[in-house]
Amino acid sequence: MNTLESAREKLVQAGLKATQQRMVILATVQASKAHPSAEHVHESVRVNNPSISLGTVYSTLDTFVEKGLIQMVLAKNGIKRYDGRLDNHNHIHCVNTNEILDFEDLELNELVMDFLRRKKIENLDIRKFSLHIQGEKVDVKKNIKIH
Amino acid sequence: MNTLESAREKLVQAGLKATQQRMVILATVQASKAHPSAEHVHESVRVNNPSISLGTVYSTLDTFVEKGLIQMVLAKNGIKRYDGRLDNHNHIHCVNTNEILDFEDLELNELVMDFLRRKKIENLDIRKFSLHIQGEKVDVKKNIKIH
DNA sequence: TACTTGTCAGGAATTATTCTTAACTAATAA
DNA sequence: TTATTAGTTAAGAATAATTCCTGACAAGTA
Repeated sequence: MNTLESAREKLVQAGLKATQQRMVILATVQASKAHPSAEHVHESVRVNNPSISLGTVYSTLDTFVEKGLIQMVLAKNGIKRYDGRLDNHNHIHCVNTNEILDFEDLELNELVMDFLRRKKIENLDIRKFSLHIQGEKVDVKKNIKIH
Repeated sequence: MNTLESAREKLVQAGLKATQQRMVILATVQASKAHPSAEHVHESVRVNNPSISLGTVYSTLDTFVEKGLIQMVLAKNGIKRYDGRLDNHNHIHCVNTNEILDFEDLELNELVMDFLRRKKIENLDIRKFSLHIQGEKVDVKKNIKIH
């Protein structure tokens, strides 16, 4: 199925007008596994849509996060990066390569949710949680693999 | 015991010259529970040491993080904040007030460490991990309490 | 049609952070 | 002591990510 069409549906569902810019930006973020920054998204969309401005990319990403269409992740240098995945998942931050990897694990989620249920936190409405694992790639050329 | 003197000791132990600026900045971060930003640290130290420049605060905090004397935490707006606590602990980020709270829990640490031991992650040297809990204060005027 | 609202490109403005430079300090060597 | 060196700092300029502003345009409505 066409990713642009799927983006259109999601936009409409979220109550947003499905403009060309929005469809392209949403499809780009959702297709990427690299947790791109706004700048990076701009570079990507520019290839086929050279008129989309950086400002539009910024404000559109903002809107998407607000509407819950994508998530924002912070790199350790403070730069905002975006994640098309919406499920509760965790991230591995690689100190030497600045990579951010998704790390999904149902068991871990259960573990933490169970913990948080027991540990009553008063006066706080928990929205989400995620485990941030910070580490260093042993071999920079190889990928990180989770078993 | 004098916090400045304790700061001096830590600086020397870390192999850094114990200058007035460094002592004051280290003592300030370690005394604060608010996870101050560089700007905020600058405001604090200025009160008694008006000549310390913002640039010095930035580079000194950098040095401290590098030497492991303090930790850096990112607020959800991407601003760098600093934490005098060195033990493995977690953070609660309050979306509506921008507060960052420490959240230490040995049981949780054990839980996660145990999990990570079982889950082999290949080609990654884990440096640290922390659980980020994002939520909204129910009553903004009251504190968050953990039981 | 006229009116309203929302969206966008382009560029200016802002802000956290880093960089540069020259002055200063402390430690060491002559 | 004086000279030398390396390290530290204040001040302000420069940078880079992000936000703001404005006028043009588009779509939807009466």
